Amino acid sequence: MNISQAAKASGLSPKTIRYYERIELIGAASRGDNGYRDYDEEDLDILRFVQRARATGFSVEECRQLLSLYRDTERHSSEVKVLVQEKLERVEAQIQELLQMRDTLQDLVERCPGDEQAQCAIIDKLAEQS
Amino acid sequence: MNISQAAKASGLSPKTIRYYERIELIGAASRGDNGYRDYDEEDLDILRFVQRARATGFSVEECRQLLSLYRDTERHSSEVKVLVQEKLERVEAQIQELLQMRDTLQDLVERCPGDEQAQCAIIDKLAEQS
DNA sequence: TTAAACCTTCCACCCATGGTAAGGTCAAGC
DNA sequence: GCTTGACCTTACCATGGGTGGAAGGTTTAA
Repeated sequence: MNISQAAKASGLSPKTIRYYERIELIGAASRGDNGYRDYDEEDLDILRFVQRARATGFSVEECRQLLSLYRDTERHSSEVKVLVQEKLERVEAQIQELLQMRDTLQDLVERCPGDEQAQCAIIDKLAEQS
Repeated sequence: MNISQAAKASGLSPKTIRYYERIELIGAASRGDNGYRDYDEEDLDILRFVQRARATGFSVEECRQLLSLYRDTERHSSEVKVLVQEKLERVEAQIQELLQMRDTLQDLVERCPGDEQAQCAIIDKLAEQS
């Protein structure tokens, strides 16, 4: 199976697959006589796993850890759970930051008249010659 | 006023100020006889404006637009308002994405036993040999 | 005088790709 | 057998928003 077929089957782009190989997130694919990469079903499982993990929001480095747990049949589910809980905490922190930002922006929008005058609460607030 | 003083007074780092100058977000600072950058109060106003806009969550490119409105005494506050409303929409979309991610992660965490068993709903979900 | 603490420019790095170039290969149609 | 187009390969540049460090000049305080 060529890289573009593997790409279609996994939902990743060929570029991304080569990149993942280069940074050793995934193992080097075997090559045909022509030097083309060749993928089998086992490779596809890995590619799909990474695609789903990325789509779920895990970074490439987080995927590296998840992959190593995926491959480790001796793993404890508690290790996986800790990883995902920590990720969840980071996501929640990020949400809080964005909510804070949204409130600030909403406040600015509400206080700006939005007319033909140059006088503008948003600009004033950011300039704040205090 | 040296760059490190301007940095302290604005809340930006000297590196960041030089970077902003390089990408022409801010104008080139005047130089002393020794080649050192020299900042006055007017420069500081700009630096503080950018610092506050960045801290509020605007990207550098958005800051560029805000700065041009800041400098334009003929501006209409409606132009500023539109800019900030669009930003607000982008932030809200980002929040929705993260909330979706949080729900997925929460679901995964809840379904993982978190014990010494290798069997793990998180890994299974990501592997999903369907 | 000497050391520390500045300043300058420039180059490299982070993340997760996308774009593009230059060149090799393969499958189909003529 | 030849051409065309769609693949494949590697390699380098760009993104955003800076940070870190090297190499070298300046200033300041002891």
